[in-house]
Amino acid sequence: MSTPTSVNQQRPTRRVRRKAARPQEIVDAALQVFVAKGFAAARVDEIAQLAGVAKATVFVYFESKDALFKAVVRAKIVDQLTSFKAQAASHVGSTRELIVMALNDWWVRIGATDAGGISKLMMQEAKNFPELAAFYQAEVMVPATTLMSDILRRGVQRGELNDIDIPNTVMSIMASLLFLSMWSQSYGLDRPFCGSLISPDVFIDHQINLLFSGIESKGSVPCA
Amino acid sequence: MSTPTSVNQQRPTRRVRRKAARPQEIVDAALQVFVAKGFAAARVDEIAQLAGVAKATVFVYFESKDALFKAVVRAKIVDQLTSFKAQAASHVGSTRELIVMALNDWWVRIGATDAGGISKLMMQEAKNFPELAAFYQAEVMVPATTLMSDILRRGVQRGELNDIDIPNTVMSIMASLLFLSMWSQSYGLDRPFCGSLISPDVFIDHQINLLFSGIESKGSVPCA
Amino acid sequence: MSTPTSVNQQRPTRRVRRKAARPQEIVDAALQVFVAKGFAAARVDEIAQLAGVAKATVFVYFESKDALFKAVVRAKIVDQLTSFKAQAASHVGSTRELIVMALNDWWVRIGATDAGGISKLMMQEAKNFPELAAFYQAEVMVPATTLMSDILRRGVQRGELNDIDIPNTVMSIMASLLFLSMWSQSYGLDRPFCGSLISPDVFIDHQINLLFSGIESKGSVPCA
Amino acid sequence: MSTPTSVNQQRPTRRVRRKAARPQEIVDAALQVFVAKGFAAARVDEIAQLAGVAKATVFVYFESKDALFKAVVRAKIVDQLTSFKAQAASHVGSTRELIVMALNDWWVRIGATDAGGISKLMMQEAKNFPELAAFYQAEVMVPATTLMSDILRRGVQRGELNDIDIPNTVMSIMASLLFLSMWSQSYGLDRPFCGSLISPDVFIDHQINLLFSGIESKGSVPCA
DNA sequence: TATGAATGAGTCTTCATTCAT
DNA sequence: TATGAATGAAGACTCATTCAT
Repeated sequence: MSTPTSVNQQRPTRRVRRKAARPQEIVDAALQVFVAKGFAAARVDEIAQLAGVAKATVFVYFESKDALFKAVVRAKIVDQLTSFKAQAASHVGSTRELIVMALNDWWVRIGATDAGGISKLMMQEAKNFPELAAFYQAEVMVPATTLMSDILRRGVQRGELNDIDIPNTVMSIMASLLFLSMWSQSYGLDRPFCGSLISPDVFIDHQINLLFSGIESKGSVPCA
Repeated sequence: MSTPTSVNQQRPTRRVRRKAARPQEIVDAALQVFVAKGFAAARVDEIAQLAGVAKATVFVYFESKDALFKAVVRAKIVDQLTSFKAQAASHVGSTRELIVMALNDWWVRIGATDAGGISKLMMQEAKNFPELAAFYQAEVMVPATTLMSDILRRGVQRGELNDIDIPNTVMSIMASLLFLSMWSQSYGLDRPFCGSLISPDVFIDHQINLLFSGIESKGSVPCA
Repeated sequence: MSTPTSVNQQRPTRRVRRKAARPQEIVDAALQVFVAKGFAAARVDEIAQLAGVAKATVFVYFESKDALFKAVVRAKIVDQLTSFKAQAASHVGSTRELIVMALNDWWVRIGATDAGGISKLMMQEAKNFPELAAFYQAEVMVPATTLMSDILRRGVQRGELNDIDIPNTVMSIMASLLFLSMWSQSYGLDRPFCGSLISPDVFIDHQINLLFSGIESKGSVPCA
Repeated sequence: MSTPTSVNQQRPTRRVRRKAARPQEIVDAALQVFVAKGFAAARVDEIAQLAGVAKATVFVYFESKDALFKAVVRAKIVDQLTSFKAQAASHVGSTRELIVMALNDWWVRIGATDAGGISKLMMQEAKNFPELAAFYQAEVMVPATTLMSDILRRGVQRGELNDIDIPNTVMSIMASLLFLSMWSQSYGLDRPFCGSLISPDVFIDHQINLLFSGIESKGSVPCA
């Protein structure tokens, strides 16, 4: 509780209060603008404004627009990897449960957020930033696909899954999730698709069912 | 000195002969550059060079870079529609055969070509060209999804497929194909994925199998 | 004589009329501004204005401010070399007459003009443009000093001059002339020096007298 | 916990001890950077680093970069004046001996040091800092030329020298020395000139010989 | 006093677009 | 129609200078 006499104990000014947070704020703002506009069309001015700093301040923390872009990718990638690792660490229960959890987690933590825009960003700019694309492949795609293929392999070993083509199955899973994320970033999910609205939860659920069961009628099998 | 009457007798020069083809050539060049660099980073100069004309000539045919972009998308969408129609025309045989044919056709005619870059372009620029995005949705996505859902619906009616959630299944199919196309446009297919190379044909085949069969072991497990 | 009806035979517009002259005009303007302000403080905008073009036009002809600077030095150097060569070609008469002529010529054609500013420019920027400084040394200073030492050597061989230390004598001559040029560019010659005004002609004359009282062979020649 | 009374007992920290020297250190650093880069291209940051302080600290002592430049010139001019006075103080012996001593002294104390860069700096920036140029003329050039013309005049009065044109002779002497200093600052003296290396000592010696062969009274020689 | 942080005012440079032929 | 030339408008980046501590 502040006493009336503590007036001189004034709050640090805005400038100083946020000093330590600046780079993070700029990266956050940059992510938004890059995702919305693409790298080339994004203006540093807009990023700065969104971050609440002057344009020149951006260059205090990042050597160039390129460097800022790389920093955005790297920063958001680290978050992603952390999430992934946390998921991988504590998996109990059936492979299906694990996959259900992983995909939904991914969607909530990444796919549905600005961080999901990174995939789109990287695809857009892969050719303009080949070195960064390599970095992204090495640091994100390889760990992510490895994690997923480990999960599948374990499922096969446990007899929970057929002896499947793991790389293509991983590609399948990645494709549906990343596409969902990119689609929602670009077109939004409030647009009818095939006459109805796409719900991410339902789509992911459906995708998992498809994965696990197939859609083909199994005539002789009395199960259905 | 050439006589006044002889002028029109001469064969049209190469330039004149090609005159009618110019806009098309420019659009083709533009597609390549837009796909490679993205809209904002693409330079009209580069497009002109690729089309073999002067930069100013581009503006003879297209009012602005924006207009050129729209023309490219519209022109290439027409190409896509043409392809679609060819595919949709006469489908006989089982639903599975039909889908196999449709997806492989799509890959060969669109996904593997620059035209496939349109999807990527549209995703990139959807927010910057909303009216174009709407046009793309109406002219490409709606017909395509309708076609696919019709095929699926017919399969259900014929008893070839379970009573599935059609929109989400269509989304699934689209996702895998479009993602494959975008991935190959961005990163190429000569990069290992999960330790092996992705082959479009194999992936599509696998995707169809997945769709039709599922991966879950059905052997010993008592159905439920 | 233009007929009253020739109105449509309008003069080409300013833009077109001067097209071919543009690079030269820009180089001339740049020389003035560079000499007046130094390289770093010179603004491209000012150069453009002085040349009567838009700032962007400068970059049509020169890749960068650096390149423009180099072009200025090179262009003006060519002029200098041409002058030098013309002088060297046709020398008749005594060595003293030759030197009198050469120095006065140099002053009139170069030292007193903007081109004389090149020496100052190069000295200023030698460390910032080492490659250009090397070029300047090789293309200007070496030919110039070689020419002067050849003249002196010939004088020695002919018995007109004592057996002098040629390099230091050349340095002496260069120093006085270049310094005169730089001094007049920087401070002007309308400022009293030692209580009187420096007149270039008188100074050069004085310098030559000094030189020849010192180096002229006094052997057989009867004093006067 | 330090006792209140002990605080002032401690030896001043390094920072405090050097506090009084700061402005001087900054001026020294600034001289180097200004000489090396020119005024406009010199960055305050670099000066600060060289002086071992933060950039902002420079502005604690000098209102602006302009002010710093003026301070540098003024401070170094004082140094120059001090040197001049030391030289001028007690001259005995022949005029020639006096001049030999003066020129060599000037070279060692000024011409060969950073202080010699002041001349170059002033020539560069004379037009941008006219009031400073006037100050320089008044405080350095006038005393220096006066000193030299006094020496020469005394020599004439004593019959050691002919009745020469003093201002032009002074200009001659100044030109060769200042040029030598500027040349060495810009291009260095390790570069061949006319096929051999310039040695300042030899050049100055040569210059003096030249001067005296020309101006020295030749009493016994019947020629004059 | 000394400084890390921040920024306003530029400067070079790019590029879509216009213009005159 | 086609284009070489020119440019206005903008954007990335720099840097002297200020500010709060």
